[in-house]
Amino acid sequence: MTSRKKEKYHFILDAALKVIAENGYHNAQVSRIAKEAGVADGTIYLYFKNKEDILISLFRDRLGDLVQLFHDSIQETDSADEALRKICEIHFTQLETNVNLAYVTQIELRQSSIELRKAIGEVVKTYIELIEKVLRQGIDAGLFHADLDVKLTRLLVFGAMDEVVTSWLISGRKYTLASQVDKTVDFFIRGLKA
Amino acid sequence: MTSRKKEKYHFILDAALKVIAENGYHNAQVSRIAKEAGVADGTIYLYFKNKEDILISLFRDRLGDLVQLFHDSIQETDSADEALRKICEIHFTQLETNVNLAYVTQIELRQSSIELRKAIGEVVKTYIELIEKVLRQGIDAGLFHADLDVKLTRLLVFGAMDEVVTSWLISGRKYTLASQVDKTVDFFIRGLKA
Amino acid sequence: MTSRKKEKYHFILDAALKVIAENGYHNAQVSRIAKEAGVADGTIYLYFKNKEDILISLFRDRLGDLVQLFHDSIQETDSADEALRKICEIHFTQLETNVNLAYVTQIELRQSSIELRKAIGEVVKTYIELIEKVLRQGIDAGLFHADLDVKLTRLLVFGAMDEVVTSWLISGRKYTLASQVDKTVDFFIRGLKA
Amino acid sequence: MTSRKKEKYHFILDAALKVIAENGYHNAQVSRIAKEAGVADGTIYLYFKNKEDILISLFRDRLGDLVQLFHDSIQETDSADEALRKICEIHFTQLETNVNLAYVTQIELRQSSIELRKAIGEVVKTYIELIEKVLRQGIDAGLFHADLDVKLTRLLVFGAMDEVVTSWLISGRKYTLASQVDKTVDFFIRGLKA
DNA sequence: AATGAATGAGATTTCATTCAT
DNA sequence: AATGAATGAAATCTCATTCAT
Repeated sequence: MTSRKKEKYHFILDAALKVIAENGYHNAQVSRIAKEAGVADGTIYLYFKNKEDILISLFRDRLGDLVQLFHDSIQETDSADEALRKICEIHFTQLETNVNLAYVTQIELRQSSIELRKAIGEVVKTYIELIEKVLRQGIDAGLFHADLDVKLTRLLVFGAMDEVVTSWLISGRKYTLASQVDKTVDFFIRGLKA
Repeated sequence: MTSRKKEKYHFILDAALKVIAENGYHNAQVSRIAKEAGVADGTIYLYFKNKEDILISLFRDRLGDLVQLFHDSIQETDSADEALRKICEIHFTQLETNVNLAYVTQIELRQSSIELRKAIGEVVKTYIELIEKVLRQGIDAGLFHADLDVKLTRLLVFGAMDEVVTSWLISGRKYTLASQVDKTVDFFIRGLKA
Repeated sequence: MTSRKKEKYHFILDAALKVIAENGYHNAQVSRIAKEAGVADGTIYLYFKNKEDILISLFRDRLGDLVQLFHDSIQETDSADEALRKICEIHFTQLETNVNLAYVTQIELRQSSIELRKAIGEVVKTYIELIEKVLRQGIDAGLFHADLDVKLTRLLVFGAMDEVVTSWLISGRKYTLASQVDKTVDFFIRGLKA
Repeated sequence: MTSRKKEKYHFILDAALKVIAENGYHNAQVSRIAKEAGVADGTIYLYFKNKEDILISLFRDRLGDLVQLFHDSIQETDSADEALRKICEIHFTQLETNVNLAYVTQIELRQSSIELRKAIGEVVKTYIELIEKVLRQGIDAGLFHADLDVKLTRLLVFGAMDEVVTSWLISGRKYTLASQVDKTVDFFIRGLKA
């Protein structure tokens, strides 16, 4: 893709994010996204295979960045518990900073169907595997319980954080997510400690 | 309602559950549900206001029963940790027993919108408040950490269990949910202990 | 028909008149009429062939009475101009007295279809022929223009009165119809005079 | 609108007029109109908000032209009685020339409801006000009766003409409307003369 | 590369009528 | 005679996608 093309590609993703966040998934018509992006309806199809492809791309693009952030951040940490804290901190603060993204990923895109949810699943899987990796490190370092079921625990950790974010959104964001990091991680650490 | 009417009402809900589970939410046309229930399309509308009303009723009816189960069960327990174990056990085994219900509530009905999601929200809220109640009991009994944030922790507990069920379904139910109860509850208890 | 049957027959017609007047033709469902009449839906079909038959019967029954009134009244008059005045007076005052009937015949029933409109046409035809008869009497008595086209003029007279009633209804009945009789008849008489 | 768009807009209105005239209001499905217009069903909705909007537009478009004709024609007349004659002549000959239009406006569109009837009411009101204007001119010129009630008389005149047209249609158009103009106007003039 | 007018499949819901009780 | 639960046909409108320009 030329840089011009790249530009329009991102315009469309930005537009999709905004339109879905503002109007909800069921009112995010392709024509609306096109209008918001400042292109013709047909132009969308020069960059994306179909509507679902927009959403999948949006998800991959934005959450991919996020997962990369996780990877980068835990490189810099020494201990598993610090890594876990870092993960939770990024998870919460990034979504708090990008409310549209939070809203779209936690609420709206879950209404979508098969293909998209597979794509979501894949991105989430990467993230969950990252959590698993940290858990293993913690066990290996003797920090976490030796007979922890990592396949299960990674779900418990992810599910717990995911629910906190969703609940925060639904409640109308009356408090900060950042303020929930310490208490959340403390609960995890205690649950995991050797 | 006469008993005959009640009967048909439940036939339709049963049919809806089966059709959604088998065909997915977006292929659960009213006519399909009617056919499965053995009634005419129009008959549906003698029992339900509209399509969404079927789903809301389905949710209320089936999950309401479940929440009642939770309430009843923890009456019989003495300690908060036993209550928590009971909750997780019922949560997992009930959904394991009713796979269609699990599939529909965890995967399919989340695609629906506004009214239904409000209804889902209300049932889930009742459940989450039940968890909170157990947490408070544990704190009062000196069993759980005194400075636990119950509003946060109830989300962590619910979110963790919810994710385990969803993941089990998506994975194709290759293991039993019942086998995950102990490990899950142990994680919670350790995280909560005073 | 027994007297009991007759009674229920008229209950249903009364109910139909009321329901149409209050809810409009398109919201006058058979079930609503049945409820208003205090009978079951199915009972309607013991007295009427179908929905249209209710409306036709309603029209025949009520407007038939009216046409009879016209006939009776002009028997008592000596001159054609007096007969014409009488006709207009009855036309206006009867509909002013029975607003529901006026509303239903002038506004609502005109929305109906073929069969009903044929029936309306027949009743109206009787009335128009009555007007024609009066016109002929006037001509024969040397009171009205000798070369009047009676087939045309009866329409002019009926159409003019009909429009006055409809307009009065649509305007919200802000004035009395009775007050329009003299001016209306004067216009006719001048137009007809030899 | 480009000229191409305008063209299709009028194709659809033409089709609607034809379909309603041939099949009656209740059998004038959107799909039938679309087929007659040679466009896809969905295309209709690029030009009209909904089905009622087609009918309202049809009425406004066609009857608006007619009312304009009335306005133009009476500009050229000197006396009120000539103006009245011109109005009746146009009224009768235009509808005689456009039988479909006559049929649709006199018979079919009166079956429709609320919005459409409001729109009809507005167009008719303009016409009735035009008649009133002519009546006033006649009074001012000393041609018509000084104490004429113009608000009433305009209805008598319009109602009379309207009934003649409707009756002519229902009768199966066995005579010409044009042949009724003189006799109709003579009746009016005699009724109005000072 | 870009446009945007045109396409057309597809599903919910209403309500007059029936018929077993 | 009366009931009223059940029937099922039928039509509007939306919106993702295409393709001629």
